[in-house]
Amino acid sequence: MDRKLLLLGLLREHAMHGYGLVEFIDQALATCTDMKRATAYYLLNQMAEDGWIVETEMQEGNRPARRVFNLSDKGETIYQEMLRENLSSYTQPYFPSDIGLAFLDSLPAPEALRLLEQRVQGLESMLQAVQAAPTHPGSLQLVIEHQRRHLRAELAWLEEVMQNLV
Amino acid sequence: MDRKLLLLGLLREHAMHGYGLVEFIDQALATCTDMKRATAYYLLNQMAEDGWIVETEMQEGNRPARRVFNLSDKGETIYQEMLRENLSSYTQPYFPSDIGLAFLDSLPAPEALRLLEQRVQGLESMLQAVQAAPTHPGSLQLVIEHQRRHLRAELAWLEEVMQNLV
DNA sequence: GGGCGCATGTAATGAGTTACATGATTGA
DNA sequence: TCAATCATGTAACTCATTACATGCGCCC
Repeated sequence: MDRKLLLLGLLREHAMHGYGLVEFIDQALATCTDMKRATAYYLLNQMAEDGWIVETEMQEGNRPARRVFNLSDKGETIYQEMLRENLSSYTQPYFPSDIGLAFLDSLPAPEALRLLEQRVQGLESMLQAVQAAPTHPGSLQLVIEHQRRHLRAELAWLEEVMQNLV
Repeated sequence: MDRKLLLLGLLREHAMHGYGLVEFIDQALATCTDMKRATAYYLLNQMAEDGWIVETEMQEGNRPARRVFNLSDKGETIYQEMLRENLSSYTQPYFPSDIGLAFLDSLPAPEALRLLEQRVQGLESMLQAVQAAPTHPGSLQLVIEHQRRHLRAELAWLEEVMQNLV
């Protein structure tokens, strides 16, 4: 349900339509998260049906009308609840990349090193993408900053793992 | 598909039955990952059908037979491929807990601090659980060690975020 | 004899993605 | 005129989970 919190939080700042939301997430938060168009429309429709958000059709010319969404009072209440719930606890992330590490010793050390070297390169380019990301106002920037920290910690950890292989 | 890699990797070390696999994951890797019984059985059945693993019925008395699995040659090949694929790249984890941070400034600072204090406590108890986890032979231990590092980094980051709120 | 642990399985559901489909506008 | 962008929607599918169901063996 954290994706609903994300949508509510963004809509709370500006009323937006589905396409615009996805576009914003894609370019502003691309390094941290993603949300597919179909998912956003689905969640928005659901929240509209549940009365968390209200929709205003904005017709411009003859093109498909924009469905611009605003938080309702109910939506605001739920936003407040979800935000507090999210902030007060920590959801353990899942690291699929750890599974390979678990079986690292089933490979000869030189090959393991070579593969991890590739992983390091991937991490470095992710880090560069994050560094290059535009800054955002207020606490939205925390998400980017956290990602940057995380990637740096992962690099440091990998270097250590590789040291122990030599 | 990383869960299949996990199952293959464990089966490669010892032949095991579904129940035993889940039990092992539950107690040895509980702090890092989980796999529900239904999921394990589903994946095992699928891999058996695809010929990655072969099953031997081990009847003991009159109780439901253990279906003990071994890697086939095909399974071994696929394991090698999946392992290399996993090790050579980094899959960006998703941090649901960042979504709250993104909207931190929509709360008054004292309340935000109080909520984050709770999050810190949750993190600390996760960290304690990891510290207390039994050690494993070989590179399996890397998964635990990584989790420990990660949790410590998260704590440090949170402290910093909280400093900036004061 | 009653409850717990061992051992499996299936049906329903949820969450999200892919892929497909539509149609207007804008700019090269 | 042709491609790209804007804007929406839906059907099919995958992956994983929850909840339910079965039945033996063991120990108190």
